[in-house]
Amino acid sequence: MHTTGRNLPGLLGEARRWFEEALLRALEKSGEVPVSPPQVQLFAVLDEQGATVSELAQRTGVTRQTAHQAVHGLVDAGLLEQCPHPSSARQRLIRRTREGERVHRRASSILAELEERLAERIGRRSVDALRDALETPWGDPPSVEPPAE
Amino acid sequence: MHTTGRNLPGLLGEARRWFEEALLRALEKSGEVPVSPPQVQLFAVLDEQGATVSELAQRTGVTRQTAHQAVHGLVDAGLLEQCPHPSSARQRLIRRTREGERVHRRASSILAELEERLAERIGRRSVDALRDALETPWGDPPSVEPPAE
DNA sequence: AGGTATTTGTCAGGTAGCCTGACATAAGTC
DNA sequence: GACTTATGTCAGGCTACCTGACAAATACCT
Repeated sequence: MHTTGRNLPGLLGEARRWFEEALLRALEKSGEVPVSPPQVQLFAVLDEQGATVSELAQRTGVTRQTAHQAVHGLVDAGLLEQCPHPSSARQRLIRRTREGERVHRRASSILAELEERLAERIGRRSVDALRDALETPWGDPPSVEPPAE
Repeated sequence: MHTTGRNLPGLLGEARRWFEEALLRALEKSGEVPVSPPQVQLFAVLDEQGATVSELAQRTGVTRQTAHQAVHGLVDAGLLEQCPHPSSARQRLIRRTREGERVHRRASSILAELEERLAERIGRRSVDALRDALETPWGDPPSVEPPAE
């Protein structure tokens, strides 16, 4: 079943789905509160010191409104909390709750485990090469001119 | 702006978006009939000899119904056609029209161009290593047990 | 042959994620 | 103090995807 056909975006998408599905499934199986894919992504880009909704929107590449609703869901789930921002009253700082910390650690360890599984199949070297290639700052997509027929 | 934070699925998604956005943008700029992301993906997994809707659904990892509507859109756009299947009357063979062939060649050349741009930045070796790592048959996501706390 | 189960394509309806538009509130700027 | 900007939030709409249902063609099984 040669799913896509050797084109890079297809392969990238397939690999991403492999990780994401396994992660969601493992979290669900370990009895955690259910989270959606966009919530996971938002959760992943939040660091220790917290961030505002606008920052999170930028990091995940969606609008503030979209980020807002993902945050809202995670707050309802008890994984995030909004506290007043120390330096400005019009911002609210989004941080993980204690429960959120726990789930975050668990998710990280699942991801590490998955990477280990991958290394068993294609070799540690290949996994490192994969990381290396992917860690280039992608930036905005370039503008290419296709050959005029 | 460290968009995600070094986790593999995030990096994979970012890379994929880079390709896809550039492709869509280039197609649009060269005046082709507008196509949506899912349509592009479906278009990409269709080979020369054609396929049925069910096959396409399997390859893209969506349901028949979803694949059906993507096909429908591409038929309306004049890029695909449905012909009676030679071996069975309950199947319909989906193939590219002549116009579809043209667009497909153009898309392929844009993708090649993008890969070239990438090679200029991270080196041909890295791009090859990326392909290599991604071409592993991913299969179904594994079931992992996170360490109990 | 004939009846039943399966496969395939299709339609209808619903849900989720993302978007744009609009607006209130809080800061900075003159 | 008036004006502009930034941030958070609500409302409405679009698109991709899903499940459920069904007709038609085929395969299977006595």
